[in-house]
Amino acid sequence: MNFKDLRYFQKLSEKKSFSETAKFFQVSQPTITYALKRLESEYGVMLVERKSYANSLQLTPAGTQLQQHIQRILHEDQLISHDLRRIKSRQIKVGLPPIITNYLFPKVFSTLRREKLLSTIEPIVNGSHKLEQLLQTGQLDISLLGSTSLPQDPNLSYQIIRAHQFKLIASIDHHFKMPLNITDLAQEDFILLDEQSVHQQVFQYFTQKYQVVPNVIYQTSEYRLLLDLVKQNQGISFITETAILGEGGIQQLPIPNLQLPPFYLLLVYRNSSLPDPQLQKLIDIFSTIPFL
Amino acid sequence: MNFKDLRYFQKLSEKKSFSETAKFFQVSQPTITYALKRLESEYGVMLVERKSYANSLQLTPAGTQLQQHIQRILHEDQLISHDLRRIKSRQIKVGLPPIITNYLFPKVFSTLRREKLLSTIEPIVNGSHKLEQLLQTGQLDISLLGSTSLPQDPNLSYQIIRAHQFKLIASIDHHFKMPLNITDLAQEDFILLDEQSVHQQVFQYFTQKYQVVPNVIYQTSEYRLLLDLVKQNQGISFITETAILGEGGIQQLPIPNLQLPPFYLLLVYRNSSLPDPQLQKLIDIFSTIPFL
DNA sequence: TATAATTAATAAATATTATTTATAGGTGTT
DNA sequence: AACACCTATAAATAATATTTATTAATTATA
Repeated sequence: MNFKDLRYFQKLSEKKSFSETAKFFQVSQPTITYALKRLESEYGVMLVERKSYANSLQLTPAGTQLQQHIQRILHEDQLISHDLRRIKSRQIKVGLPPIITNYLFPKVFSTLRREKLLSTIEPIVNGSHKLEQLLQTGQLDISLLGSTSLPQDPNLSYQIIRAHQFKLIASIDHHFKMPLNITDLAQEDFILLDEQSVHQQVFQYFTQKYQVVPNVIYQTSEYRLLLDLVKQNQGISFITETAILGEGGIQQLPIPNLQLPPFYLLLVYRNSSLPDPQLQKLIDIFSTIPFL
Repeated sequence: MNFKDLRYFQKLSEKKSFSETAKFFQVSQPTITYALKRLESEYGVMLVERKSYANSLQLTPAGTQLQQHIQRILHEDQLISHDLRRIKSRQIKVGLPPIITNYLFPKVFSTLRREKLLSTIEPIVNGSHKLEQLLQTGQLDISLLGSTSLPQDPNLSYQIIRAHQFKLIASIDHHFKMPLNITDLAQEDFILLDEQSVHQQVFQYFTQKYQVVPNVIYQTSEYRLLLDLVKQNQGISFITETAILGEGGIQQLPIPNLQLPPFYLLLVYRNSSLPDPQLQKLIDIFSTIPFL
């Protein structure tokens, strides 16, 4: 069997046309016919129903079955390319969500420097959601992620680095009469992280659960901007404590009996990429970050 | 890229010898050399360290990495063969553990007959543990399984058909003074299912948890034999209720506060084999067994 | 230490396999 | 009925894999 034939078949079952498939691969039409013939004779089953006119092509059950397996094989083939490219270039593509990176990186910087790993890290800065996708397709080798749940993908391994909490925050210049009540929040202006972030979903969950209708005046993807606006007392906000630990000018609002999901700081990587000793070292360093 | 090259590489990394690998595939030695060269030039990385003498061959990290992916690809390739053979032959290999089969089969027999599925079923009778293995390697298409836990393999889907309980049983001729106590069981002779069965583990868990040291006089893999011996009052036993529902001559021993795991009757199948409509129908029938 | 035995790499020849070109035979559309 | 569009087939050609024959390197052993 032949990878080319698999690719041809995959495209054929997508395009449902021999000639279109041929055009796609810039080969002649009989190439596709013969490729299919090879597959069919190898397995001794018809894979597509041919009726020799436009858009009539349909996969047989056997074809559908094969198609599913091909999908996996070609995915694995992609991962080979990504993994070997990483090992060859000695560059590790590391997914870095801003909030988590700014919190964790200072804690490992000197270790990374000592181990001469700084130059091997190719940073890919993006939101956790996007980063997880890139990880699955092999476009990332490893990623820090912020998440309220643990990865379910069986191809991904992970380490929990911290379990943080979501906080309501305000400028220290903003004075409240304590004890604060959840219903008091309806009076406040909110500045939030936008829809690219998990924060949005958790905030929605929170407002629905506690029946608060908040006044959201501004949303941004830049958490530093958000913190600055909060410090200026333009509004209050809702964010993981990760973002504000060691941050001046901001107060946390203690609200009794507030039930929220945790915010995990995770180190996630494909378990099939473990043989790389460089990557291994990086995992070790990140998964043993000192509590400081 | 080429499946042959992958197979050559896999064997090479196992045998650590070009000439041995060549011998294995009945090809000449340069064939293997060239296959490796193709892979190395395709990915632009050295895959093995050559020191051009015996047993010195070692995979580079890149080679180890590739090897892992190859493993998966070739496994998937095996599944293709199995799945297409099934669809072609219109024969579904069904794993059947005796106890569960005898309990469930009568409930679906007439439906299977009506749907003309009886002849498409190729029964593979074996213990649940073995059957799960066969399922993973693609040697089975679908299986009934008895288990105290739910399958974790991400490639397997399952339906819970029943959640049964483990029971202590005895002949109806065996008289006890009620209420029975767990410690009373130390006085009794036990006939048990042997190590091929989950029963063994659960029974051990049970004896340890409740600090009973039972007198096991006989073990067998044949549960019908076990039931007959119990009926003859040769000893008491420990078995899922699945085995004794509708069975005369046997009493269940009610023991207060007995905490045991459930015994799930499961229908398990590879989720990649769903496109087969025959198999689909079979799943439907088994997953909607009437409560009777 | 020379020599035989074993291993892998290379070059050139050969065998095998994939692809193209040219063409024929369907099927729906106008 | 003529046309446009599709897929299949045969034969020729191109590309690729494998073999044969040989060399170079390494170890075992006499």
